[in-house]
Amino acid sequence: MKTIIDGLYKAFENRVRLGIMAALAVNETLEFTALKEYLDVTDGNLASHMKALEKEKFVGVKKSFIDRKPNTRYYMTTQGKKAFEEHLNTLESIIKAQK
Amino acid sequence: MKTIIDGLYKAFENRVRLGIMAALAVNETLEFTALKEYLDVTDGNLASHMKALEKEKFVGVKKSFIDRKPNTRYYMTTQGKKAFEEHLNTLESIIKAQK
DNA sequence: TTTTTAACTTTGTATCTCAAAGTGCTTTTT
DNA sequence: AAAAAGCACTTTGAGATACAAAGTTAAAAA
Repeated sequence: MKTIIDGLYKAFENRVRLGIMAALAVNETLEFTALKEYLDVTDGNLASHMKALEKEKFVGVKKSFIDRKPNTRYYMTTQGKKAFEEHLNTLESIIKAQK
Repeated sequence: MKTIIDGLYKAFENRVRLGIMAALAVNETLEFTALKEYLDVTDGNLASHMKALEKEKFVGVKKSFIDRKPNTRYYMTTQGKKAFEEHLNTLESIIKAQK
């Protein structure tokens, strides 16, 4: 049976991961530290959420050295964009149904 | 620090509970069985989610007998309406930021 | 009296979430 | 050269969560 909540992705239910995706949707790439500050989470927590999203292939990572310091940047994959869009559309339809 | 995800309620993060609230927001009251079918969940699972929402005082329950059968109806409390609205507004602002 | 329906409650497993602490690598400071 | 600091993890461990399945209760129907 198809319900109103079927278009929701388990991976985006968590508030931190929702925040990560929302941030990555409007920024080509984002640095680890920027996300960490933006969402106000510990580095360990962010790392584990990022790993979960990477595992699902919703985000990708680019590691380099900038100014001789390690730099980790994340970006959304095409798959991630598609999935997140569907998730948001589902949320939107839930919201719209309220008005 | 205040982040974009601060207006989200832990109680509404779960897809089933989000569905329950969305359904209750547009129906004065809903019966246990209706909700169960609408969301396609087991009775035990629904009962525990309802209990969680009741505990938070976001929904109330009215038990009676209709046609000599036990009937359980749920409704949103004022508190629940307010909280859910804030949750949806936060989601909406996240969605809007994407466009 | 047995079965059925409604609405739970209990049980048990698996998963999730998070902070805190520990790690490895590199650069900066002393 | 040694120590400290920064970045980005990884590990650990505790507590919370989610779910199906099975068991329970109470009333009604067969």
